[in-house]
Parts: sequence; structure tokens; C-alpha cells
Amino acid sequence: MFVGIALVCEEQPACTIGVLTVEQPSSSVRVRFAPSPTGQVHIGNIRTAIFNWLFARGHGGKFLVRVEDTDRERSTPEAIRVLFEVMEWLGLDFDEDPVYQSACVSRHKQVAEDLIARGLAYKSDKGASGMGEAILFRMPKEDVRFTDLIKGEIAKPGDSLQDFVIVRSDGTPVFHLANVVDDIDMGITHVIRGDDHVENTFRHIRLYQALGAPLPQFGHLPMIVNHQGKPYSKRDGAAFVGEFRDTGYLPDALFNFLSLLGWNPGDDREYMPREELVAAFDLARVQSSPAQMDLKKLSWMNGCYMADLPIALFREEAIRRLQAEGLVDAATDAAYVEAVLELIRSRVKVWPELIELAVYFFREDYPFDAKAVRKRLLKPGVSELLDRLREGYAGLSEWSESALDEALRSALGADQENAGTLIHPVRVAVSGQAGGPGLFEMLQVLGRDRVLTRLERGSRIAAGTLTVGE
RNA sequence: GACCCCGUCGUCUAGCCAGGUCCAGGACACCGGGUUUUCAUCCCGGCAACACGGGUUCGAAUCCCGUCGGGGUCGCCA
Repeated sequence: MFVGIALVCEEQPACTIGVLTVEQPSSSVRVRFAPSPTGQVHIGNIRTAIFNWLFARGHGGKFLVRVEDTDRERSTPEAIRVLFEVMEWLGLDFDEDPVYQSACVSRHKQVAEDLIARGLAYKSDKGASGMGEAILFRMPKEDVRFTDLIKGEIAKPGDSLQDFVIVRSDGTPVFHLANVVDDIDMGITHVIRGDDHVENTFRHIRLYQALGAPLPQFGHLPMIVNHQGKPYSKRDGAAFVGEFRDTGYLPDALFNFLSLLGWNPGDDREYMPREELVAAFDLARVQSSPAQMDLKKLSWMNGCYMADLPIALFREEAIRRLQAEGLVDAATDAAYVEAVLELIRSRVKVWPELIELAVYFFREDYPFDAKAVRKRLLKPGVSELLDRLREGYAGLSEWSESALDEALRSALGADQENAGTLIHPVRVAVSGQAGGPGLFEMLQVLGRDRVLTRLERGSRIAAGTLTVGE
């Protein structure tokens, strides 16, 4: 028996001819992300986009976008804008002009008419509400089987397959027809989509065959589900990409986290920069069972990216946020802001925390944590201790960490052992909080004027002559 | 109901295809300890799973069958 040998060239390197470098198409892979714009982009949808993107980039193929905007009600210009906005935010760049499905409607109808002409589809008004006839595809009654890139062999008995509508009685094409025709027209080689489409695939395969088009490879991604195993929805928490962005998550962190939902590199790596993900991504390692979102882990990962954020980027975004909050403006001393950011940088896990961590550096009416006040300030003797410390600090010749440290210990007098009895009240007095940066570096940055004022106020709070809200 | 898919720590998962090196490894979370004046970080330690039942085999998380459980789909959503 003779066996044909196919030479499959997955990656063709660029050929160098003299000084001329010729870019060769290194791969024929063409995948697409085909969302229907609804004004929000669901986390599961964007995860599908990410996997497609990773697959395309890893194979030197093309990542395309097709906007399935045939639902005129929901597909507003605004919804489409949001779609591209979140894609850009996540760095999901695409290779060719987006295709708008609404522009292909006449083509879809033409294809349906051709199918009727060839006896592969027919008109029927069964079940219609008197609006006219729909066009149904005549589903062959033989078994359908295909090898899913992720789930392996999948088959469905022919007798469980039924004819289905491809053009509604109002003349508009149905998803199945539009989707398949557009994929053919766009030359899609790998259809990578959600698990909720496996049933559709049996029908789509028949459509491809009826249209005489080569079958693409199919891969079905496991769903992202909630605690009950049901598809993750907005009722389960943040479900839209925009929410994560607005909450202050870093795009790279969300990207990394979502990549790991249903896929893993096969080793212990989890924190993986984009290039590493591209290099490691492999559809064969995608799970076939659904995955649950773990927001705690997302937060952890965000913290990793936050810690590795280049200092310049951190500064830029932090200042933008402080300004938006009215804590900083053009008149604020830049060196002071810089010093503050230096202190709190390692403590910011998610952007919104920045404000809470920084507020007392920039205004006197910062909030006081009631529990901390009760525990640290409202104790006998604290008021006097703070007064004594204030006197010491007022006369300090050098406002440095070491000098502040020394002065605090001498204010303690004989009670050197329990520096905490003064350190904690001071912290609450100057920051209103129970935790934060190291005390002395914090005092040093705050500066003498602020510290003295706040110690005085703290003393009054401790003495009960001043009450603070919150 | 029929059909399709899925089932390893609380969660994401490694291991399964090519059975032994797995009394099941990593991460997040949680608990305890250390570092820190505090919080966070960091370091160390701990808890915790092969859905169940048969079978094949000297040996099964890994192969086969069944059961149970979950999800999806079932002519005008995408």
C-alpha cells in the first residue's frame, strides 16, 4: 500500500536573499473573534478572544475580528466602540480590517437561495406566525463526527439531527448561516469558540459540506462558570471586561489570569508575561472541563503585576488618580508626591487602594478608623505621652528618621521596652489608620508642620476633648 | 425525555493518551510560625482531592463497563 506523505511546514523562516529580506507567510492560520456587540464584553467572550489571539500569535497566523452586528437593536455604534475599546485595553490587536456581518446580509440570502435551487434547503411556514415562509436547511440524516482540537472525537447520531432555519420568515439570515458563510469568506482555518457551540458544530459541518467549502478545524473552549456550575453571569460578580478595567485591575494581569482559566503551560509557571504566554500556548493543553473564576487569585496576580510595574508607569497612573480624587494638583510639591508614592507603592495591590493609602498625606481631614482610635488613642496616659513627644519633635534640630526614632524613645522615658505604647498612638494620630508604611519614614515624609499639628490633635482626641467621626 | 459534553484539594490545575517513580505535585485562599513598632511584602510550616461501584492487571487517578452528579442542545437568540 502506498501512503502519501504530506510535508507540513508549520513555520517557514524568512528567507534572506542577499540584503533583501523577504517575509514569507509563515503560517496559513487564520482565526477570528466574532462577538456580537451588546454594549458590554463578557469575560467569557474575551477569554475566547484571548485564546484565539494567543493561538494566532503563536503560529504566526492572522487574528481577525468579525462584528456580528445583525441584531440592530443592540448593535449600536456605542456598543461597537466599547468592544474595540476593551480589546485595545487588553492589547488584543487584530490583523485585518474588521468585518461587519450586517454588510454581508445580501450575500447570506443569496447563499440560501442557491441552497434551495440545489435542493439542499426549502421554504416552510411551519410554526411561523403568519409572517411568511422561513428557509430551512435540509439536514442529512447521517452521523456527523469531527475531531475537536480540545475535546477529541465527538460524534452525533444522524437520527437526532433535524432541519433548521437558516433564514427567518422576515427574511433575515440566522446565525448558523451567517456564521458559516462569513467564516468561509474570511478563510478561517480554525474555529475556536465556546463550549456552548459544540451542538452547532454538527449543523455547521453540514453547511460547509453543502457549500462545498473545506472544513476548518474546530476547538471548543470550556465555559467559565459560577459556584453552581452555571455559566458565569453578572449576577455572580464582575462579569464584564469594563468592570475589571474600571475597578483598577491591570490589563496584563487580567490577560494572564484569563489565559490560565482552562489552560496551563504544563509546568508550574503562572505569572507569565505576554511573550511567554504566546510561546507556551498550546490548544492541546486546554482543559475540557469548565472553570470557575477565583477573584482572590486574580487579585493576587494583579499584585504581582503591580509590583513589577515600571516605576515611571506607576507614578504616572498614581498621579492621575490622585488628581482625579482632588488630593493633588499642579501646585502640589512634586518631590513630596514622589516621596509619598515611594512609601506606599508596595502596598497598592489594586489601584483603588491607592487613595486610602495616600489620603492622609494630602489633607488634614483624613478619616479616622474608629477601631484604631479606640484601641490606640483612647487609653489613659496617651494624651500626655503625645504632648511630651510633640515637645521633643518641636525642638528637633534635624528632621530625619533616626532623629525621630531617637526622640520618640526618649519621650518614653523609663518605659523604653514598650515602644509600641507610643508608636501605635502616633501612627493613628498622624494617619488615622492602624497600618501603613514604617512610622519614622512616614513622619519624615509628612514633615514637621503636619506632624506637630496632628500630634496636638491626637492628644486632644486621646484626652477626650475632641471627637472624630468615622 | 432524547442527544452531546464534563467530573483530581474550597478554587485554578500537574499527573491520565504511552498503568508502577503519586500513601497524588504546584498555585490562590485559609490556618500557624518567623521578619516588621503596625499593615502589606517576604520566608518557613500546616490543612486539604483522584465522584461512586464493578472489572482488567502482580499493580489503576491513569484502561473498560455501569451508576450518580453537573452543564449544554433540542426548526425561526447569537
